[in-house]
Amino acid sequence: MRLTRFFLPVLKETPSEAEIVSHQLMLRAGLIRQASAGIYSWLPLGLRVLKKIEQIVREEQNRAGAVELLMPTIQSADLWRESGRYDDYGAEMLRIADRHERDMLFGPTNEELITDIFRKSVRSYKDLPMNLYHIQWKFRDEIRPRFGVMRGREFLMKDAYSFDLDKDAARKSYNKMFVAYLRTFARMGLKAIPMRADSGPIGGDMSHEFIVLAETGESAVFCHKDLVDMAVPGADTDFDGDLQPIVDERTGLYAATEEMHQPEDFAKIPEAAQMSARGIEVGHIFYFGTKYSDAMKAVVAGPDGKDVPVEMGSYGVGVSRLMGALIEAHHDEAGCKWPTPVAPFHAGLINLKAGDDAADGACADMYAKLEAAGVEVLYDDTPARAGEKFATMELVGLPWTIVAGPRGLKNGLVEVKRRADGAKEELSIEAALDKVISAVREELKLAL
RNA sequence: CGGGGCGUAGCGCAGUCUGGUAGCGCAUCUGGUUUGGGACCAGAGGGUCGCAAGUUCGAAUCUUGCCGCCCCGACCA
Repeated sequence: MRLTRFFLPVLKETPSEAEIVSHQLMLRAGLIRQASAGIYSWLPLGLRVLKKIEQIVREEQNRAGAVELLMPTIQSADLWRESGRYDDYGAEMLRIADRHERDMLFGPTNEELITDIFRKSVRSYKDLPMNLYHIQWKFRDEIRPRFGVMRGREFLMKDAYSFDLDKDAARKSYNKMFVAYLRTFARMGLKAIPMRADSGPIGGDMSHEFIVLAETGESAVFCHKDLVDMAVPGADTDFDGDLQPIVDERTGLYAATEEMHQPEDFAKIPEAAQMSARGIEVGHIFYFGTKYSDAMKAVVAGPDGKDVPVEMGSYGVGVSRLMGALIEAHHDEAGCKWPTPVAPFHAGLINLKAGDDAADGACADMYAKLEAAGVEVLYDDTPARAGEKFATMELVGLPWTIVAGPRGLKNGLVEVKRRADGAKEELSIEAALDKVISAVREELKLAL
């Protein structure tokens, strides 16, 4: 993408409404603009990141055997009356009426709708297990939206719903999502730790929040140090096999958010392994049994021919929130530092002297070669001054940048910079292209 | 909803206490000089001072009401 043909409104100064760094940078780097409290427009650069996050989530859901569909944002109140939640949900649910005065609502979640779809079409235990998901905008009229997209009212969420015949099978479905989440967050360059969460009236140990450690996190968390750098299950993981050992390895170590924290238990682990930090909740998985299948009569015929209500679980990932979490985890004073798999572009190309024939020619050539090699490039072909270009590129935070100007090109040299650590080196054009192309490929491969 | 703060040019702010018809920096536009880490000179455009009502000869400034936004708390992907 040529910058002269793109829409990238960056801000030199920090907008006063933004308190935390991810919110500030998202506004400054031209990723989002606020529409009203807790509601944001996604600018071209932000949308690119959002789509990449979404795609990684999608790939890992598919890998784990979940099947994608898409449910609407607007739902009828009737289903919610059936489950009893129309009255229970409270002011957080945005209620609207259509022209016929029918009660509608902007979906804050989709248990009712998915249960309705399921019960209308599935009759036999032979169709189980089943896990259906979608990635759709939600609206929750939060008491207090804040921190930009970290707690928006409108947000993009992946929510999956599993259906099983009995609790053992439900646990297997739960484990699949558990492992899928480990991979999902790791692929984005995030260290997310599963922590025991309140499992509500069902009880048991089948509810976990996935927490990204960050100083600005909303909740205090306590865990065993070993959880932080535990190896991530590989792409060759057999999701139809026994995943219990992978789950046990993690749930066996202490990890809890403030609400679930048991100081006595925490004190039992070696002091050197005790870790207390702050974290951002980016995912939540939940087994809730027959809460909705009972209320909405979602039953299947078991092997004995008798109808039984299905065992259900739901599994959420905050897709838009993840963008905030990613910036919280990867930034410096100058701007964002995107991990390659979620970077809006893989590389930047700075033409230090747009209008100079040699610089224009060399840059156009490099741009074409990078794009042909599958590297997404943001080519700064504007006539701006060098300092401004560098500052913009650092703010945007692409993993690699090639800097080309007449002075270096006279000797056939360009500069290659890595955003992660600021490392830079002078290379020939060919070597620079090789370096960036192979590095980007390597970084993307790690993400699979 | 309770507590606090803010609303003046695209962004960041001053001016409000003490009423006199709106200003600074950055950004934008024009011309020129520059050009390898956020340039310089000259000029220009851009505001119903959040909205409404009131007080007053006169309101960004005082009064009342409303709206919006941010921060702390309860809630959550």
